[in-house]
Amino acid sequence: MKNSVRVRFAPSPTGYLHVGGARTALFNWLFARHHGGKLILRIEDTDLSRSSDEMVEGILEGMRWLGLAWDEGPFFQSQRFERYRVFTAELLEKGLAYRCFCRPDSPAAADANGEIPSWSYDRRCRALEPSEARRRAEAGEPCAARFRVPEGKTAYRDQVYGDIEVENEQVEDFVLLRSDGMPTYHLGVVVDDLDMQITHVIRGADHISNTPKQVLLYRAADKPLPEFAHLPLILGPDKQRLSKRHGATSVMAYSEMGYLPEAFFNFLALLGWSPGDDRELLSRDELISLFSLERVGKANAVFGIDKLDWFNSQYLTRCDTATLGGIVSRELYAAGVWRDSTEALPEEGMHRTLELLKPRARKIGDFSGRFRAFFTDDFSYDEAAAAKFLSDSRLRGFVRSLIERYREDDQFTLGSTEKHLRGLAEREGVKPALLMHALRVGLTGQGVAPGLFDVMVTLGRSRTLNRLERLCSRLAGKNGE
RNA sequence: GUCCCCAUCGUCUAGUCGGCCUAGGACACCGCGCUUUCAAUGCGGCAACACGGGUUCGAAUCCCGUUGGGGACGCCA
Repeated sequence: MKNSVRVRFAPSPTGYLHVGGARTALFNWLFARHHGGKLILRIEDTDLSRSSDEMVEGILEGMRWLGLAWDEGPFFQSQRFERYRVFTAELLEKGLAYRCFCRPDSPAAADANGEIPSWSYDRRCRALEPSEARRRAEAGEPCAARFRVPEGKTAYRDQVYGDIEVENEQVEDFVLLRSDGMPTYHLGVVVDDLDMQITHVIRGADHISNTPKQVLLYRAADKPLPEFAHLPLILGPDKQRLSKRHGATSVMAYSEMGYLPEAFFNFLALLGWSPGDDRELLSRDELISLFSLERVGKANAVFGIDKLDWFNSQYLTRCDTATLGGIVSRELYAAGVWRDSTEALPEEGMHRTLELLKPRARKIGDFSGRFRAFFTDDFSYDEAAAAKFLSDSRLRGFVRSLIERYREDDQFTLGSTEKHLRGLAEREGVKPALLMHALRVGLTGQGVAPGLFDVMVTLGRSRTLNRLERLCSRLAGKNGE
């Protein structure tokens, strides 16, 4: 089995698994599975200060949630320093790299308010006599190792973007090993990809400009290049790079909001890739067999939450009650009322409610908001929405009579509440629909909610009464009574 | 600023190396139907080849330029 595909996902643990990282991981995973290859997980934690175990765990958690299992690793760069040192020593030996004694921050820092940081290392240490430089280094003078960028141009073929070429003059003599002995990103990536026999480097397009440096390193090491494939970036609605500013940026935040991993997975797969036909709702297996780098697009994609919501609703209406119950219970636990509500209802009633909610759950946002309104008392009454259906005074009259009725009624079931409501509306010559709309808004504070009777029964008699009374007094207050 | 990349409906995109595109699908939005319950569902509608030059019998598809957007320019990754 030679030439088998080996790809890697190599996040740096400086933050949780974010949307862009997840998409990169996802594409790598799909590619590996499609080709029956391996996905290696590598943690690029060479930046001592910015990395933490907590972040590593956060990334693993995100990957597990999405169901992206890796085959090898996680490997940590922080445990491979010796490899980087040896690699660099060889380049130093061959004169392909040189020691630099400049202070880490000498010419650059200046650019205070200038938004355009631009300077390139002036290569002043390039001319140092190797033996002299070595002597100084051995004498204890701190120094970094820089790559000696040759003349000419550097080109590589990208599986997505095609041929990319740059003049080497545009590439500075980048640092390989910092003065504290830590490897830089470029060094780590190349050494690791080589050691781990990575065949395809699939990563974000923000690395396109970095790739020539790495290509130069492969050449210096006299090793063949892996295939490179850069993925278009995912942007926020304002076409700017996705950031906290755009709301949730961590994958797990979506889990907490109630998005199903299958939905998120499906949505992400279609960001920057498409099967080529009109299919959108695709299972993992379908995605695996359909995926190919040729079909990855080049233009950056905006992360549109509306479409994600749609995918979520599609999966939500298809998922089983247990899964749905899991989501619901999270919400209810958060509201601290789960136990309360289950006790209030016979088990079958609860299940029935969940069943009924299933096809109606559209956006998870509404969905969870709905439940909050259901089981807690901090719902807010949307007067404008209710007024669309019935005038306040009219509505108040109904609410009054409902309260009276329910005070006596100990039979609070789906059938009886519906029967009663319809009867009431008819006697008063009002379309039942109007009353039901108005009550839905009044009871849940939501414009979109499950069926009214489900709401009432699920709330239970006392809660319903409670809310009806509050609604009534609001209406009264409004009429200045 | 320098270099690299990108450019089809508001958004995700299809458009296999020019003709079958009077540009297709999905989300969102609007309308209608179904349900004497919003939603969901069904049907329909609105809506794009950034601009300007070429090349060609013929260009969304090829070339050049302009504009716009993104990325990279660290002893961050």
